[in-house]
Amino acid sequence: MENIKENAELNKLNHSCAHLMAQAVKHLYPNAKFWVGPVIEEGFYYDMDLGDVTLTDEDLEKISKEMKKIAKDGKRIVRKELTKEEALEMFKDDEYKVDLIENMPEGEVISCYTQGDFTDLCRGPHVESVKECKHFKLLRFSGAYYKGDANNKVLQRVYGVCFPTEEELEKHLQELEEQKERDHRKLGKELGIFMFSDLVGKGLPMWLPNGFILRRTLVDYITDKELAHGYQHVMTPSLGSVDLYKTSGHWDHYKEDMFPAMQLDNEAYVLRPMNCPHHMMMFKNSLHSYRDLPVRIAEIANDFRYESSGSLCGLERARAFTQNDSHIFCTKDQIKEEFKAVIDLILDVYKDFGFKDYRFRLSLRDKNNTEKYFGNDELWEQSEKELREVLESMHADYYEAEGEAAFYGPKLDVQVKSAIGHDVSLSTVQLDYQLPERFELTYIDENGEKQRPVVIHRAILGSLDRFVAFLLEETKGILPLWLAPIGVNIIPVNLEHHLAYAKEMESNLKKAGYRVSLDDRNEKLSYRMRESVVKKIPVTVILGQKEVDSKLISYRESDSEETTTVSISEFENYLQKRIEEKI
RNA sequence: GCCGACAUAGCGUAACUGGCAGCGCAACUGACUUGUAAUCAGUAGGUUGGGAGUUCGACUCUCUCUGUCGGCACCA
Repeated sequence: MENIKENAELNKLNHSCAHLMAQAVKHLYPNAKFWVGPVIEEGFYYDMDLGDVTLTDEDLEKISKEMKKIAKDGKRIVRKELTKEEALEMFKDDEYKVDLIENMPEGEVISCYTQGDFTDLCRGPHVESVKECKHFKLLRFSGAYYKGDANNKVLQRVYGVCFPTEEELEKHLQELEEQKERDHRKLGKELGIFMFSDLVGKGLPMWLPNGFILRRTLVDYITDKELAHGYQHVMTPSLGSVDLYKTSGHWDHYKEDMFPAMQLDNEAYVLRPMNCPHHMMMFKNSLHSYRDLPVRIAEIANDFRYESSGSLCGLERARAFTQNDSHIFCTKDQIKEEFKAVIDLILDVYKDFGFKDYRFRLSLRDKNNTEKYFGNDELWEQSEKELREVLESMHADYYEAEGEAAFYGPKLDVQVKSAIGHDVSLSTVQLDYQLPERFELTYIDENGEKQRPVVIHRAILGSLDRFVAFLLEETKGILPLWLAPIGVNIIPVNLEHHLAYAKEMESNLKKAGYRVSLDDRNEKLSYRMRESVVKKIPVTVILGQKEVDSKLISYRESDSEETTTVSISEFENYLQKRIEEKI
């Protein structure tokens, strides 16, 4: 999908279209006041104060019509430069623009753009004339907090997108429709992966039989991978005392996002939102020599977070989820090596799944709001520097994001885009000097002295739930053979004559460890073939008289219309090869 | 949590301004006995998300609760 913000021409066009929209809104709602109207990856939006008016679909239609009218009129867009005083005078009736102007740095050139009867404060650049903005679509509208602060007033935000030609616009809109088709919530329902129930509670996914197979396969995969990389797996309870979280600091920093404490007699427990404190106690359970480090404790762990109702999104953001979590306890000298090993593991895993579209984000603290974080400036500077150095040494492509760090340390997140455009973290690696301190963790160094270890928190698949959401969207639900809940579907051509052979094949393949189904319903071959394709089963086997006579197998792959006929051993080799190559 | 929209059978949907809740797929029954994306016929399936109100009469209007969707805010 074209990134409109990054494309200079489209950026200019969309920015001009935002002005065109503002002009149309001003015609229809003379009291309208305007905040900002930037270009974004998906097009543009404009935040507006329309007084008591809240927009409806019909209003959007009306605004659209007015925009077309203005565009047809084809007024030129003229730039004018102003002094701060002139600007303040010009926009004196609009407190939003006055706010913008007052916050502009001294000496900056202030400019405005005029098109017909409408003038807007703007840095530019713009297209020559409004007639260039004919091929647009207003996509949606919503409320948006003024200055992004939930304590402020809600402005009306309208999103749109503009292209130079009608064809390009149509193509873009069609792509948006296609993206909706691979939304994991839709695929998950169609493929019987998971469900939700109002009565069970919102944000609480339930994994259906197909989904459970998928999960189990993923758990087996990552557990084996971790074992090979020196991780030790453990299991700890999904509950912890409030004191545990007071010790870790989560009670102070994270209470709002936890399900409230369960108070009984003089005990209090919470459903755990993360597993770090449990793992800290597990490390503390025994004495550690420097020779034992790093200790890598891993767990497939259920966690619970009271996510705000508006942020829930299928498996992408749920209130109950399963982390593929680990805590690595190491010496300061081992940080870089361990950090690098984790990144290598992430890259290795992504390769197995064929993920290519992801970005590394170095998540740093917000330097203007340091009270949110534990630890002193020096330690933060040092940790951030360490992570940066690892990334540089690996020649990794990454970007930095202030204010995205954990309260206990900076982290490296792997960001992906969901089908509907949400930017979400899949994997994460976090550096932490704080929890070892708070839990008073120690190891014995080569001089027999007690030392503080460092902790690296990491999740490779992140949460299994979110991982499956992304996996479904990336594959459009066409899972590779090793992951598909049903790998092979067998269709006998004629039940009377070919069912016995089909059953024999089913039994053989099941014994060989494949997930096989047999469609022995009394339906036409073409009907059963269609079902097999619609269910996105990777391999469909067709067995008729030809196969029975020759003792061969005919199969078709989910993305192909060709049939291949091979011997039984050749077929098993073929399946084995696909499993090994994870395709 | 905030702004807005939406909620009809397992799934996808229809019912103009209030007047007998319909269709397709799936399910079930029967016929057909099939060579690569939907064989034909029939049957059953609904307190129209829950509750309250207005009305002779509510899927339709009002209130409220719950959930979903689109954004915003949040995201250790």
